[in-house]
Amino acid sequence: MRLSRFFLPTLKETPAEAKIVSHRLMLRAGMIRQESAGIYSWLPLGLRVLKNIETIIRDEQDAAGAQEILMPTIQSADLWRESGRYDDYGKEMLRIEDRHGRDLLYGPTNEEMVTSILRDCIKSYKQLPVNLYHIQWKFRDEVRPRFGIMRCREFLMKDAYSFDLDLEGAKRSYDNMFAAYLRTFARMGLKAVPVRADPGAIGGDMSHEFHILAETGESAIFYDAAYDEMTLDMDNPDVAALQSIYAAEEELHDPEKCPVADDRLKQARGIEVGHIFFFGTKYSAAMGLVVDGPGGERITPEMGSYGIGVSRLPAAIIEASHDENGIIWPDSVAPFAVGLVNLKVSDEACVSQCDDIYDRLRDAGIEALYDDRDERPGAKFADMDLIGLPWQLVVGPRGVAAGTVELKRRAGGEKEELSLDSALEKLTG
RNA sequence: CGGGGUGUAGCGCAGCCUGGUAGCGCACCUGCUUUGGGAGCAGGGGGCCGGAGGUUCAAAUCCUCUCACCCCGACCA
Repeated sequence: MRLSRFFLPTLKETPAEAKIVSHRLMLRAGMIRQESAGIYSWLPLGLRVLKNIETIIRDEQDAAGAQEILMPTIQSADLWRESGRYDDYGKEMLRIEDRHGRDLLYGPTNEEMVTSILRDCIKSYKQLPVNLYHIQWKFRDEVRPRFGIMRCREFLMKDAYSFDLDLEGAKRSYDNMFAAYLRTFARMGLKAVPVRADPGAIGGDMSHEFHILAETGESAIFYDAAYDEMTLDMDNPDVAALQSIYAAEEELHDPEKCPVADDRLKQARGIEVGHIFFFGTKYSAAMGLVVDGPGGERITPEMGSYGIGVSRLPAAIIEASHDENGIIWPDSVAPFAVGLVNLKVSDEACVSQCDDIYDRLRDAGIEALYDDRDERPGAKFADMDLIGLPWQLVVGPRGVAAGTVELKRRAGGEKEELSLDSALEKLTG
């Protein structure tokens, strides 16, 4: 993509309303625009990141055996009356009335709907277990949206729902998603700490939140230093070992009963990017989802649900990965792999070399953002650092004369003067 | 939902107290000079001052109402 034609409204100054670094950088980098309190448009650069994140999530959900569906954003109130939540949910639910006076709502979550799908479509124990997920926009009318995309009213969420015949099956489904979450966040360059969360009415130990550690995190979490010391095999993470390590959010942390010694107990702030929990037959029973068992008995499936805050992740990643100059994208979610910087567009040699590099990168399957604008070098470097592409390939008259290009790694800032071929080799791996 | 605050050009702000018909920086457009870390000079475009009432010869400025947004707290993924 040529930057001269790419819709990238970067800002030199920080908008006044943005208080935390991810919000500031997302606005300055031209990723998002606020439309209303807690409601945002995603501009091309931001949307690319969001889609890369979605792709990783989708990959790992599919690999874990979950199947993608797509449920609507607008739901019928009748469905929620079946579970009793239409009255319980309160003002966070955005209620809508259609022209016929029927009550609708903008879905804050989808337990009722997915349960009704299963109720209508499966009859036999042979059709279980099943895990269905979708990636869809949700709306929760937060009292006070804040922190940009981190706590907004309209947000993109991946939510999966598992259905099993019994508790053992549900536990397998739960651990399966637990492992998938570890892989998912690891692929985004994030270290996610699974902390025990409030299991709600069901009880037990099957509710975990996944937190990214960051100073601006909204939750205080406490965890055993053993977590930092353990190395995980992502191909086959030891879920049981991980679940046995103490980690709890503030509300569940009782200093009197904490099993971890003081000098081993770590306190940190976390951004909640995932939440998984088991809730038994709460919805299946309320909504009459039953299947016939092998002996003709009626079985009410055990359910769990598994959320990831998709639209929150770009902000969480930025909180965890930035410096004073801007964003530092992990390779796996970067909007472009490489920023190709032509320092002097009035110089024919620079232009032809850049055009050539751009073609060769494209042929090698590498997406580059090619800064072909007639701007001064300083502005180009500043924008590149701001938007945080993992690599910067800089072509200027000096290098062209010497037969070299400069390759800079955004993360560490290391720069190398290389021949074009070795630079390309380094990028194409 | 309680408390506090802010709305003036795309962004950041001044002007308001003390009414006289809108200004600065950045960005944008044109020209010239510049060109390896957000250039210089000159010229130019863009705002019914959040909205509605009111006071006044005259309102960005004073009064009333309203809407939006932000911050702190409580709540929540």
